[in-house]
Amino acid sequence: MIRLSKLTDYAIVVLSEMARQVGTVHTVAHLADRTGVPAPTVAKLMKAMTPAGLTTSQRGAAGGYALSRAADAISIAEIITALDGPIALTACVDGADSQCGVEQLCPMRGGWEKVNRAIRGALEEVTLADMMAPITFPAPAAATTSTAAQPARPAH
Amino acid sequence: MIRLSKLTDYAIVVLSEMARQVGTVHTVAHLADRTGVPAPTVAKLMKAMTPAGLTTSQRGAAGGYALSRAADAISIAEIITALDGPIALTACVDGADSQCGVEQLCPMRGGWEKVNRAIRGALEEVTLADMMAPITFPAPAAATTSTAAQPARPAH
DNA sequence: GCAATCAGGACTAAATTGGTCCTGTATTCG
DNA sequence: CGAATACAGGACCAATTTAGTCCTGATTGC
Repeated sequence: MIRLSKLTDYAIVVLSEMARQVGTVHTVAHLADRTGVPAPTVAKLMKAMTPAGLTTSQRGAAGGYALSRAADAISIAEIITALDGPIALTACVDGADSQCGVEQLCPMRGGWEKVNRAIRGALEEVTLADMMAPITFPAPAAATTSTAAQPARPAH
Repeated sequence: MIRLSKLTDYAIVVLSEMARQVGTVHTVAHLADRTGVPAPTVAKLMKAMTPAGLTTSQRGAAGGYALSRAADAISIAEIITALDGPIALTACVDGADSQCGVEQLCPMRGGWEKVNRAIRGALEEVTLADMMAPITFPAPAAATTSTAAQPARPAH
């Protein structure tokens, strides 16, 4: 199935939340509360996104995470790559997986290469800003990419 | 992770094998032998692809499966749709999944729509013929999209 | 020095996918 | 007409992957 992993989906939700308040340091607990994503999961996401350059971190009592760039300067492709690795439909991709010993000879390579490039191109054109809510709703936003990704929140 | 399922990968391999001999009826056992994909798995794939119009079937002693169209008239998008459902990175897609009750209001919808359209477009432009081996090798072809998809064959 | 928060990594539960098996139905051939 | 062949449908389980959690260590600010 061609699907984003739930974690990647969560990451976009979390980053969108961070983008609402640029220049602010957000703690894991705060982001978890605002997005409904479990705190250990948010922590896991931030540990992956920070080394990838999407966010910056500050340890210590006043610590937390901040976006490293404005939302319109962060592409969805970067987010997906940070969490899922190189964007491709198959394992055959430059530098992504050298398991396939015959990749240079693989007859299907040409077709997949075209597909992978198009998918990467599309994802690079969409930024985090494009994914953010243009419609104002009372926080926390209920809407997300999919109900499957939206963790159950306690009823109010 | 953005990956084709192994079953979809197998399907492309099996269809490519069928495309080498157009106008011929192939049995599940034959296709399994030629591709190295286990027979029950090939059967499962054919049960999904036949209703989708990719192949036709004939029961009975002289039965089997045949491609319903030439390889260059079958897009990868159709194959993926037949096995994995509508092509989209998220569950929010027209008619694909009505679990999300707020999909009409989902603020991220616009961005994903663009991405999903681009991915579908790219996959529709690549046909089964593009994926077939242009390089002649002794059958059965060793090359496939990924070593992960290639089931282990008994050593010769 | 302590509390707060990130960093790293290991581990387990849950979910999904891969793969198999069984019975039923249709078709062909002897 | 019956047996053999092969597809059709669906249920089920094993294997794999992903989601989610937990623990310890390091850093920072008050």
